[in-house]
Amino acid sequence: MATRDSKDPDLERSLTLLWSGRPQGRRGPRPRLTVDGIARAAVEVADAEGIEALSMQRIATELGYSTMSLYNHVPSKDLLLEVAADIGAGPPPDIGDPDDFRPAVRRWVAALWAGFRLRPWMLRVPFDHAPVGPHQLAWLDRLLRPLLAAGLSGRQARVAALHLTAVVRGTAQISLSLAAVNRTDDGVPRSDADLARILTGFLDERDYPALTAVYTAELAGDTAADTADEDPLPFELGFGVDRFLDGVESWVAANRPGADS
Amino acid sequence: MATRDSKDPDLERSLTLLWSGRPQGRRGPRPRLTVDGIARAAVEVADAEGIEALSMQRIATELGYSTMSLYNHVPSKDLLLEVAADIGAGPPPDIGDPDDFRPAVRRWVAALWAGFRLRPWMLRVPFDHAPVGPHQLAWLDRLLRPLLAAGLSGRQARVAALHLTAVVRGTAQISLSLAAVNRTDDGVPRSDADLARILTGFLDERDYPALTAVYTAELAGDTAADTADEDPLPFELGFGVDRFLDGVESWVAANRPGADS
DNA sequence: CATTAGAACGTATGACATACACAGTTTTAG
DNA sequence: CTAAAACTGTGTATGTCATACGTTCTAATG
Repeated sequence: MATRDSKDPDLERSLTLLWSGRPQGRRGPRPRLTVDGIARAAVEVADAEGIEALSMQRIATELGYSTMSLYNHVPSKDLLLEVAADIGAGPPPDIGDPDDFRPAVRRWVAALWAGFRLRPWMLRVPFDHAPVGPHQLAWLDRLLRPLLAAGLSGRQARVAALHLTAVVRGTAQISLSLAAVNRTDDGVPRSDADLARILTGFLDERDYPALTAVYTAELAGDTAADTADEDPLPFELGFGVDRFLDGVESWVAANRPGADS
Repeated sequence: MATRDSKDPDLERSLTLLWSGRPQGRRGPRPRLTVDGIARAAVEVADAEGIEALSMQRIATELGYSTMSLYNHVPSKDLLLEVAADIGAGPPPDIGDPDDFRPAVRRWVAALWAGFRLRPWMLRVPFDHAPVGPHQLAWLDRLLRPLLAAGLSGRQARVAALHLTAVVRGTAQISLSLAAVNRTDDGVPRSDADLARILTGFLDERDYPALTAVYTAELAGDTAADTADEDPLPFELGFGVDRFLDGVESWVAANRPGADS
């Protein structure tokens, strides 16, 4: 049951690694390193210097051990990243009464968004299967509660949760990377409007009619007050989420007695 | 104007690379390699052997040139990947009459889904800013047309498009990676149900009530006939998209005269 | 006590991206 | 018409990285 073997497919390994309640009474010297400690160090490094700086060597020196000792506890960097991502996710947010469907889901979305804003490196962790870590599943569980409470079936709730997760991730990937470019850029702080301005220079209106229409409108200062400051969802994310919730709401209202699809 | 210089931030470079209409009348020997040819070779390699096999050396030998010659045309692997991703996207699909809002959007979504199914490696190309390549923008343009036709404002259409793109990407990332695990796995072909079965072994019902409820229901064969075969959207993707479209529809109906947010 | 699983370590290997200097080739300036 | 300039393709070199392997030491078990 060492960590230094078995390169079988994947899922089982992730699971045992992520959920390992240390089996008692092993031989050998007492381990001074732990999976958890290693992953926690990885999170610290990623928080401080981004995911590019995250090498096995970096983690090891951070902990004061040799690079290879990590491999006694973790079978590969990929798996380690998976554990780090689960730890990085942290415990799920409190979203209030799940029966209060809409605000509960909105709070969940806002929390995930805030999480990605806090740890942008989590957007870079490649994503190899459905979430299986304890924290990730706890997040999922919290989201499923209001969705089920709203009247969705199990299957529907599951895909709705997937939908929402994907939306937050995708939106964050685009919006937050823009912010990252801002940091490295010395001159102009780039923004949506800047992008629009640059692009319109390249676009031929005949090839991209809708796009040029949208961007020129955007440049004409359609930018509208960024709604309420207390709303933690930016328009970019909130509009889509709200439309989706509208749709879910009316759908459950219409299909109250009906079965699945 | 060589490619062998200027490491300034990012966006401008991507743009000039992606849109470069070869400026005529340069000195030096006629280039035998082109950005396009290189990127096309990259696509071939990725198609055949996945993105892990995609190294600069691999591309170069594929083309019969030395590794370093690539750098005369492409400033870095990251930028090259961006170009390859744009080429891999290909021209946007024909989605029919944009005024026929719903089916048009659905066709677009189905096409993108099919694209990711065909080239799963595109899901692994890191995603550093809003799309700027000619093909990517053409896809975006095609999606914006029905959204605008449906009555959304420019800004709303833009975020709706972002929303839909994110959903397809995210859903594909999870569902298609499952399929990939299937391929490497020798014994059981894993599926949603398998995942459910495995997970329920780990989960404590008290910590994950909603999740266990969903999964046990799923195991009880809630799996329902996979709807129509002619519907190119799997339930996983279609349900969310349809709810979103419902929401958009009712929203534009309600806010016909109103301005933005 | 003797055995043995397992921990930490060092060294080694093989990819890989990319910097740099060189040699050959066209185009343009004088 | 010639010479410099700009550029292409190549070879070699460097530094980083994940990870395989063998060794040594430690502590729990028979």
